[in-house]
This record gives sequence, structure tokens and C-alpha cells, in this order.
Amino acid sequence: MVDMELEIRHLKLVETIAAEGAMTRAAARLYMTQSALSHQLAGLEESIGISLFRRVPRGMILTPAGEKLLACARSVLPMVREALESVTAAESEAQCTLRISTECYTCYHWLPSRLKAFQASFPRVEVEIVAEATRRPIDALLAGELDLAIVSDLPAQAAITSCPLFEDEMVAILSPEHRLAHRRNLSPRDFVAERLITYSVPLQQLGVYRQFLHPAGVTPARVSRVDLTEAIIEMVKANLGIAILARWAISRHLNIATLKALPLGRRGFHRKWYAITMKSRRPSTHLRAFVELLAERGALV
DNA sequence: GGGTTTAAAGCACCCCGTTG
DNA sequence: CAACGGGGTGCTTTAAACCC
Repeated sequence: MVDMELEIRHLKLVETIAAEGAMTRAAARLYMTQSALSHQLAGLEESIGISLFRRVPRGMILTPAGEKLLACARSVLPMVREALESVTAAESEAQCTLRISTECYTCYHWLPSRLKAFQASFPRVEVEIVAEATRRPIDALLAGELDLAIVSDLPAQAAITSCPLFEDEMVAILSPEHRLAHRRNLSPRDFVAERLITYSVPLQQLGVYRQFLHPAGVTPARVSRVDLTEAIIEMVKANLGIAILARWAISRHLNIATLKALPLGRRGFHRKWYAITMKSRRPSTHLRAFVELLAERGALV
């Protein structure tokens, strides 16, 4: 080590050791081994001929010279970060789009409020809701058309990572006039003679069918397919059949006089939602922040 | 056992002369 | 001129020693 100049990493090193008060913790924060950090510090101290920390039994204490360098680090490092940001901002502008999609249209009822909270922290990130990918979000994700898919059944795919978000409950909704309206809950058998009003996807794609009706050997007598949640609700109100929707999706329609919601089975039918991202692509900070935001909101009512 | 330093060894990189 | 390889350098890690 012939000559050494003061480098940015040295400022970071001083800042981190001072903040942590010990080498080991500082090294962990800087993603290096303690020994390597010790070498760096020793090298710096040796090259300038001044010790920056006093080694004491329980850690590291700044010397007056160290204090001066720390003050310098605190004024320089923010500028360095800012400089780096200003350079990379334009470059990453294109990648500052978050493309997301979900499994069903009704999700878009609660998504906007989450988006609003997200935009408060990341005003420059453009969030694009890829409506075309609804109903096939995983395929779209795999095809690189999405950054994030929000789904309620976990696909067995090696190329993706999932993060559990929250749970919701699927309930049967029916007209108060319906012959089953007085029940506390509905069992799969109750659907044998019924008309099920659902979105226009094959039954096999419906989690409720796969996990609730089908295991009991039940297929509804008739199935009507309607794509608009509002239309489904209107049909139910007119007592044309039973629909199964998320409780949160219909909560604002729940007026005892026009609509009843019954749990499926004794314990109700609960779905887990997951945020799915590609394993191969390192998630950006805003993508991670968005997933965390979704997860921390907890169960939807 | 918590912490740091010291010693030894591996690894990546660069320089530079040689070779075809 | 490009490819190859030896030598040197600096950084990191592991392991052991050391201190309280």
C-alpha cells in the first residue's frame, strides 16, 4: 500500500463504524467481513498517519481527527448520492414503470387506494395497470409483460417468487327472496340445483369451484357467465341465481333488503393472495416497496 | 463470549513481454 | 496485431491469536 487517497468508501466506512460503534456490526452493514473492514480502516489510518478511532473493549470510539472526518463524510456523502441519483434518474426513467395486473377485475376496487398510498412515496414511478393481462397474469409475467402479478392461487412455477399478502373471504350472495336466504351458511350440496352466476371463465379456473364445489362432487345445475361485477349483483338482486364473490367486493351493496351474503361452509371459504414476481429479475426498490405496502395493509374486509 | 488484530492464502485484475 | 502467460499488486476471506 504505497499511497492511498481518501476515497468515498473510506467516508462510508467512517460513517458506518461511527454509527454502529463497532466493527462487526459496521462490517455487516457494509456487506463485508469484519476483517476486511479492519484492513481498510487500518490502511486508511496508516496512509494518513492519524488514527481515526480509539479501540476500546466494547467497540470503536472516534478520535478528534475521526470526528472531523465524520463531519466531512456527512456533508459529502449526501452530495455523492445525489450526484449518482441525478445521473441514473434519466437512465432508469424507462424502468420506472411498474406494470401490474391481477387475477380478477374486482381487484381494481381496492387497488387504486393502495396505488394512491404508493404514489405518495414514489411520485416518479409510473404504475401501469395492464388490464389485458387480467385472467392470465402469470402468463403475462412469464412473458415479461408484467413486473408484478397479484393472484389468489399460487402457481407451481419455478421461475417465480411469491410473497403472501393477505386473506379474503369468498361468500355466496343471493336475493333475500331466495329459498336458501334464511340459511346461516351454504354447503357445496346447496349448489346442486342452483344457477351460479360467475365471470366468464371455465369453472376449472375458479378457485371456489376447484376447492369448494368440485371436491364435494358438485357442479351447479346451471352456470351463467357475466363479466361485470355490477351486472352479477343486479342479477342476484333479481333472484336469477347465486353468485360467489369476495366479501369486500360486495360490502357496499350489502343492504339486507336487497342482498344477502352467506359464508361457504361452516368456517367460510378463505383465499390467500400473493404477490408474484420473476425470480430472475432483481426486484427494484419501488417494486419491493409496493409489495410491502400491499402486505402490510392486512386482510381486506 | 464479545470484540479486534494478525497471518496466511486465494482471487481478480493489470501490466508487459513474448509468440504466432 | 491479437492471444497468451508470467509476475506483481491489492483486496478479501478464513483461521488463529489476542484482549477484556
